[in-house]
Amino acid sequence: MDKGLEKNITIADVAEALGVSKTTVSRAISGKGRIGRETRERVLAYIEEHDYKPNVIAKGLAQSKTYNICVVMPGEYDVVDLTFFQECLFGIQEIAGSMEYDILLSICRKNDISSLERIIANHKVDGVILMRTFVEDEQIDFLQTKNVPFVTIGSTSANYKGVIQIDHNHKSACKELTSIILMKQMDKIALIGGNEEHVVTQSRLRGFREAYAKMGKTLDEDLMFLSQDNQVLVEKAVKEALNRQADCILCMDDAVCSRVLKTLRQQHVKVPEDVRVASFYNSMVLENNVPSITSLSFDAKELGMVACRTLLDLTEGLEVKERTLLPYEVVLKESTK
Amino acid sequence: MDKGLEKNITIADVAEALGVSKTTVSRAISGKGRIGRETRERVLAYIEEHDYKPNVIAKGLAQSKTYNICVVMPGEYDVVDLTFFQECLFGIQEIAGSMEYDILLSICRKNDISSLERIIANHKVDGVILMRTFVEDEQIDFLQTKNVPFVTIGSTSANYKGVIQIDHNHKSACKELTSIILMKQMDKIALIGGNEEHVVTQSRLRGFREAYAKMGKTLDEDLMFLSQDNQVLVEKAVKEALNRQADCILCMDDAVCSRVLKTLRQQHVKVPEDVRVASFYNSMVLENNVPSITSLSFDAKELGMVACRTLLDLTEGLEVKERTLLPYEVVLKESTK
DNA sequence: CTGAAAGCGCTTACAG
DNA sequence: CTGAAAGCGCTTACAG
Repeated sequence: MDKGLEKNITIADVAEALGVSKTTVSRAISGKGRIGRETRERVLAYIEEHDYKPNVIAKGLAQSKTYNICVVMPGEYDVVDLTFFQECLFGIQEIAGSMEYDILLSICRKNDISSLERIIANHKVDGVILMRTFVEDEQIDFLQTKNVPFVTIGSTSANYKGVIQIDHNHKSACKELTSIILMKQMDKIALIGGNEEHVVTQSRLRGFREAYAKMGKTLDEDLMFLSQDNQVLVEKAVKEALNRQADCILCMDDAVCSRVLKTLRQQHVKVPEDVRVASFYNSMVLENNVPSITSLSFDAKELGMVACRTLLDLTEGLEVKERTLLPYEVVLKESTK
Repeated sequence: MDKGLEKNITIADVAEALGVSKTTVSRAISGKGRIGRETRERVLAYIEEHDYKPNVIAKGLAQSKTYNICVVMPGEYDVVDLTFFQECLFGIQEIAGSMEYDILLSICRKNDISSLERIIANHKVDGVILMRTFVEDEQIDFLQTKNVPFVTIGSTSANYKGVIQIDHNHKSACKELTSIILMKQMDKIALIGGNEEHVVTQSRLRGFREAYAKMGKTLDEDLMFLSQDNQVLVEKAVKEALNRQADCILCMDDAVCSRVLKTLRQQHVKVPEDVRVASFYNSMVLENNVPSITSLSFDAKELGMVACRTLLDLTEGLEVKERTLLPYEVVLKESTK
């Protein structure tokens, strides 16, 4: 029946050993409240020597805090999304750890947020980071009615007011990449796109359209293939695009892009000789492709770091910006030569 | 300065509202201790109606438990590993959630386990699941000296005694796949292999060798390329293997396999016409490859579920098996036709 | 500058 | 069957 965990030394033990009160020990550790320099140093020395670590749980209970944040990860995903989430997590963990916070993981499917609900009901966290949002988002509804501090990675639909969002500037990025391609005299651009329920898809689409407007060109709606979210649909779209003589295929994300490339390979269509290809996202999956793929470049870890820092500020009651947009790079490679 | 979280209803509130003691309320909820049926039902009804949820943190403090488990995820990984970790996580979360436990995530690099150390020092979890182990493993050393209950996903080196391990039967699986290939009259098998510091690599190697022994064939050490853990090394190994007329390339994991396939593509070597290919692991990355790749098939989610269940038993002081081996399948596809 | 005491929201012997 | 009280390990007014 032994739990295995050693009986731990508590604040009472060090107080007794030093002949001071628990209050004093607590003050020495937290640095709050007046305390004599000498006393504080004695306490600190003892703590150091005996390797005392405060019980964060108890501390949290006394302060009505948990020193945990929840990050919710989508339960449905494409392989290529995974590296993005992972990178974000690295960033979040780096900041959280440095502030003595830990990460509670919640996996939520679009129609099942029970894991998140339980965590909130159980008072296990001080705030939440949403790694993906939908145009209609149950998670946001829930968190807002429960009044839980949260931030989203990626932008949220305009339906939601007052949501703190940390995102890359997808619209500008897509606009810039599209513009560059248009400038290269590829006029027949086929756009093959991801899940329209993801807010980011909308931003990308907007950037794409704005590029056309800016360049004074009109886009061919027959070359727009949205919501092609599986291999079969992508294959059909690619064939259709080729039939219509598209000279460039723009992929709205890397899941789409890897499917497009696969289809082209099967069809023995050469990139960039027969058709150019570019992606509105960047990922490790495409990193090693032959030929290398023109794409945007975003720093997902940075996104995680900023999101975490913002959430922590928020839980402390600090003022935070509603929308933070991080920069991007356009990376031109062989696939659009 | 508003924390945002509503003031929550506590056990004291419901006790007062019902004119009973906190003890009684507590008993009604936990089901422990004697309590009148009618009283219990009154309490339960009130709780239900007012949507009272016990504060798990406080409960944990009183019981010296946290209702959290830590899962440590490797900080260095190949893209193809990610789906494995993700699947495991799904399994872990499913079981943990059903037992009202949550997952605290720790990301550890081989030489930096500070995140895990902090979580343990802070008493934040009741036990730990290690998602990857090394032949020399700091994490295990640490957890053992701290006397923290833990289980590993994957086997651990024989250097460590008494470690609870949940694994697929890699050795048998590799032995079986290798045997099948040998039976198909491919005698010149090139083995291109992953990180030798991972315990699983050793198991795979053993299975490979045993297959040769069983079939009464001698293996060609010149066709064994171990620790080829980047694109450059894999390329060299593939070329060397082709030079030596290998008729099948066996990849020790999918990271290697995707690199091998890439190299073969670049060299315009056809699979399976010019050389056969098979992998000692299965992943979503290879799922869509053309041609389809012969590989082993393991259920990572199941692994996570069993690991979590075992850890929970362990923290409760129940007897658990030191080593649990889950079954596998051999999936023959076009690449070894 | 320091300490006794109450409190965070639960559980659990102990007594009745 | 039920309750008063002590305890889990901290923090924090309040008083001195």
